[in-house]
Amino acid sequence: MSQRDDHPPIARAELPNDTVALARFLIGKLVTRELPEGIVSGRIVETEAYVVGDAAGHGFRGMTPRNRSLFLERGHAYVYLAYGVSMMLNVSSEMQGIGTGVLIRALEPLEGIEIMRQNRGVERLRDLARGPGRLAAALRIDRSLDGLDLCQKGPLWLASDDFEPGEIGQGIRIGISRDADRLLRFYVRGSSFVSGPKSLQE
DNA sequence: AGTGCGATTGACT
DNA sequence: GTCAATCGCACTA
Repeated sequence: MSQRDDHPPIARAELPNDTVALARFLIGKLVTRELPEGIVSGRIVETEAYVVGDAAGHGFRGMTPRNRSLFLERGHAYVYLAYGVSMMLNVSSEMQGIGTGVLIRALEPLEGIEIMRQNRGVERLRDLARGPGRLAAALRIDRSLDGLDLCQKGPLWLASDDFEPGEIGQGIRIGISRDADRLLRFYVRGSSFVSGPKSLQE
């Protein structure tokens, strides 16, 4: 059994309150999914912050039926369907009532890789969770997990890890049009598991 | 009640 | 490199 098999959840008190700080903090942490077939986990290598007053954020125009989880206290899941095709996993941020969060954009697969391959229908390790929609598919994440507390063990949670990420890159967010110039995307510099064009990986 | 549009992906030239 | 698929939902009326 490896050290990782404990999958200790990250206590809410450990999560930075500030959205940008949380987006940085989550780089290198683990996302752990419990499925009937077994545990699936990966290391977060790419995140994006959607902050207060951010026109690109789903909480910008207030609470709606879709985005209500975004207004939960930090550390809860906000899951939604993008483009009618891809599920997106976010971690809610700030205190209750503030509609901000962090999009988890890519994972380096660690455990349950065969389960991920089954879920994704592709073989290549690099493509299993590179991109937010692929990540959600690999972990079989859907709206049923929306609102879940990610700070305790369950079907899905955030776990700490001894891993120390190398240099963390920062740049513009991918795929948005409003507030597109803000440097709110964070990633492990040089990691082949980061999404987006190569020019945005260095 | 109707409409336009995405925090993407995969297929294709 | 370009582009269509696909659908829930926010917005307008």
